[in-house]
Order: sequence, then C-alpha cells, then structure tokens
Amino acid sequence: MRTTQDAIRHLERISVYLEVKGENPFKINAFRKAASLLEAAELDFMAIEDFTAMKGIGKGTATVLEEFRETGTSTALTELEQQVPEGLIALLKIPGLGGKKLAKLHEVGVIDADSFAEKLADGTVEAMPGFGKKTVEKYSKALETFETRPERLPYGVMRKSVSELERTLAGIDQIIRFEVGGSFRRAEETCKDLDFIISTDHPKEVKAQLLEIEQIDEIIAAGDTKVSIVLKRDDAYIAVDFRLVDDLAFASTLHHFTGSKDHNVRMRQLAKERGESISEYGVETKDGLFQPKTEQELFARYDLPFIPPELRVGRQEFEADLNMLIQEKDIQADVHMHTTWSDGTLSVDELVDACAARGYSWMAITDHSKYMKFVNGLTEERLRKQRVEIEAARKKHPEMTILCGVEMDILPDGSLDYEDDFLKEMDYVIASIHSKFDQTEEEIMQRLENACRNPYVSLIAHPTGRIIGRRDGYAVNIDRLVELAAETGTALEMNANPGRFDLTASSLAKAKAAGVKLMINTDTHRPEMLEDMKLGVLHARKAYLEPSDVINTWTAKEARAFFDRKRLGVK
DNA sequence: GCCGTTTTCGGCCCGACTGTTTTCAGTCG
Repeated sequence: MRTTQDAIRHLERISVYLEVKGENPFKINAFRKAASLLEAAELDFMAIEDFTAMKGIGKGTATVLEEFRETGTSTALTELEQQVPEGLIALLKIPGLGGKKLAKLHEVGVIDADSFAEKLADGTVEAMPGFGKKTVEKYSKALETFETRPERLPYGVMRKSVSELERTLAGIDQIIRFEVGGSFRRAEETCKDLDFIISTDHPKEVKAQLLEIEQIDEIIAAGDTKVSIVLKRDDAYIAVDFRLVDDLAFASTLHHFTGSKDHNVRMRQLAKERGESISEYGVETKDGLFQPKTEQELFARYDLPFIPPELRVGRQEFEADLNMLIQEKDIQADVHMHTTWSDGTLSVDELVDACAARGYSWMAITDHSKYMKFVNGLTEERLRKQRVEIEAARKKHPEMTILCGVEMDILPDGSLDYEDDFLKEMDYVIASIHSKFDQTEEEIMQRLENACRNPYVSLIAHPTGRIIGRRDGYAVNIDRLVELAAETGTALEMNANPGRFDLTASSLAKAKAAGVKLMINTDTHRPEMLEDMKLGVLHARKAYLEPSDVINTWTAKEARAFFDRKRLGVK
C-alpha cells in the first residue's frame, strides 16, 4: 500500500533531480504541478484510475505514477539517481545556487558539500565562466552554516519578529503604508522568510533606514525597490524582504507578494484570457495600466470575490463559495483552557472574565489531570474543589455557560486517568496524550481508540502531538482516528496554538468529509493565548470548514446535546 | 513534461537584483 503522500514525494524528488541536472524549467515544473494536483485530488492516489484525466498530467507523468504504484519506485527516478549524486541535491538550499549553476559544478567534479568546498578553495569555481570572486565568497560563507539553519521557521517564531518589524516600520516617517505579505499573511504553518510591502515617495531614504535595523546579520540585496536582509533573533536567523513601491502600486504589489505562487499563476491566466497582463505594478490593459486601489478591486476585475490570503493556494478558492466558511465572529466558546489550578497563569475568575470580555456565550475550564504531576495535574478531590470557584464565576457571569471540564491524560498503558464513576460528574471531558511518544502506531492507536470509546470523552485534543519544527508527534494513523471519531461521536480538535496547528488543514478536511465534528481551541495557558482563536479559524478555513462542522460555533445547549448523545449512547 | 479548434510545435506568469558581462544569464519570489 502506497500513500498519496509517498507519490507526491516521489514526484517532487524527480523534479529536484531534474533541477540539478539543469533541465528545462517547464519540465521540472510539470512534475511539481502533478504533485500539487495529487495533493488537491479528492480521491486517494491508489484509487485514481486514469491519471491523464487530470488536467496537467500527461502520458509521461502518468507512466511514472503507474509504475510507482506497482513497484514503489520508477525507472525515471532510478535513472536520475544514477546520474546525479545524492549530495548534490542538498546544495540547492544554498542561496543563489540553482539548477543551472549546480549542473555546471557537477561537470567539474562537485558531488557534495565537501567536494564543493574543495573546488571553491582551490580556485576551480572562480575560473569558471559565469562564476566570479563574489560568488565564491558568498558560497563559501553559506557552506559554513550549511544544514545548521532550518529552512523554514514556525509561524509562532515569525510572529514575534513581525510585531517588532511592524513597530519599526511605523516609526519611519517617509513610509505611507506597509503590510506583511507572503506565507506569513497566508498563515502558513511555517515560513521561509518575511515579506513586507512598503509604499513611499522616498525609497532611498526608507532603504537607508531599513539597513539600520538592529541585529542585521547579513544584507543580501539592497536595490531601489527591494531590500533583502537576514536578521538574527535569539538563535533564529530570519530572512526579510522589503518591497518599496509607489503608493499607486501598493495593492497590486501586496497581492503579488502575498502569493501563493500557484494562486498568482491562476490570476495571470485569467488576465491573459482577456488579453490583459498582471504584474506587481498593476494590470496592463488595452486602455493602459490599471492600478487597483485595493485587492478587492483587483479580484473584482476578474469577477471574483475578495479571496482572503489564507485561501490563496491556487486551487479551489476560485470556484468555492467562500461566504459559507467559518469566521471568527461565529465562535461562541473556547473549550480547552488552563488555569492556575494546573499550569495556567490566570485564575478561574480571571479566565472567565477574559472570555466574557471576548463575548463568548459559553466556555470550559479544562485543567490537566492527576497523571500530569509536573504541571500540578488535578486529583478527583481538587477537581471537586475547583467547582466551587467555577460556581462563583457562574454567579458573576449569569450570561455565560461555564462547563466544569478537564483535560484528561490517556496513560501509556491505554487506560484513562479517571474512572467512569468520576467522569460522569464532569460536564465535559477532553482526552489527550502527553507521554510515551515513541510507542508503535498500534500502541498509540489503541490508546486513542480507548479514549474514543469512553462515553464521557467528548474531544481528542491536539490529536497528533506534534510541535512544529521540534517534534513530529506520535505515530497516529489519521485515517483510522477519523473513522473512530465518526463511529463513536467523538470530536477532534483544531488546536490553534501556532506551535501546534494540530490537526493540520488536510486532516481537518478528511475529518469533515467523514462527518466528524471539530472544535477550535486555544489551549490557553496565558492570557495572550486567547488571541490564537483567530489563527485557529484561519486554519479551519484552509480546510473549508463551515460553522456547522465546528462545535464551538454552536450554542452551549446544542453542544451539550451533542455530548449527551455519546454519553447516553444515542445514535 | 503538458497543452491545443487559428497551433502536434512552440509556447508555458512577470519582473527585480546580482554578478558577471560588454548586453545578459541565473536566481528568486
């Protein structure tokens, strides 16, 4: 059995090898495009009958895919692997080094980082046409930090730098307006760099001030329309691009540098069909240059509604009804939050006040269970005591429904941290895994199955346990978990913490397709984390979730009816 | 490699920056 992900990786690998061979860029792109089509396909890779039925996949790619499905590999890739040394592939990560140059380097004997360092040192590279002194210096420097710097950084890490940079830009007088674009604006899980679009009538002065930003580790480029730097923040190196444009071009440039690349390609195709041409400066029409004042105007020109950044992936956003999607204002509750009773920093009273201030009509207090000793997890006894405080908060906020909940650990042996006799006292129970991440898929799935089959467990929180950029999470089989959730009437979580984003958008889409209900939760431990709800909703939108899919857009009464159906065993 | 009713060949989205050139290729987004 080969998964869709395996097939996608196979195609991407072929495209990378072709790139290093210095092949025709359109050929390289054809494989990438096919990979992206598989990712977006409704059907599983194994279930697709005719690959060529997908527009963008022809005979060549289809042959590769069929062979891969049969044998787990393909002649195309095997042959490429014989021609191109593995070590060469990794060198593509070096900035300023692409397929064409790498192909030339291969001709003179570069096969990996070590041999590249040698050829740089002995003058071979500098003597080659198209390479020079500066290039050699740049590559030598890059090789020093090669593979020690991660290629992409988690959204949560980037967010800090974005706030800092926004404060800096706000302090530069000659800037008319600015906005962050790129993968950050699209709320991707990780970002390769940050893109800021800046409008100004004084690009030279602004450029000079940008180059004065504190803690610049490296200046990559400093032109009149583009300033590109690397910042050092704590241990992280963050690449930042600033685009300086005339204010009339601001909206076009913002759209262009928000991407994604595939989204822009689709937009430009639409323009081309009408004999127009879109660039970052505006739309070239037969009546001259049209510069939209806003992105809305640009979309409207092609009869499109405003497509929010998080949906701009170059696929269904052009056809889907975006009005149906969940919005932040639909959220009525946050139902996974911690207080000072375990490892939160807010008291019950403060947390309830904060949720009331956000306008929620209901919420749940869900501290850790007793197994989590090191975060002061609650015994049955302490949970009963906590109810007294919650009762007081209920009196203070009669407008809100406050559920007495708990985030209960699923123990390594698969048992749950409390007996059913106790659980039935609780209004609401979350189950989650915080231990023994190295178990086999069978063991992990047995733990999750036990939790799903418990009548009092309403939600599985952060179902994969991953921490983006730090750990992959445990060996969960998402398809099986979705089946279990559907069968038992258990909800799954979209954990909105940007370090987690767990489940991912693609898993959320699977859950929705199976009729599983979801909850978007902040897992708040500190007051500012309540704000992450916004991010959670953006991620839910990437999966095209609608309010009916997400329990915390419902009223407390509707939610409790859902929990009760499982508790009482009603189908 | 993919595509196509003005095309089975010749296009494929567009522009900036750098470093190497002596008018442009390569890379990047």
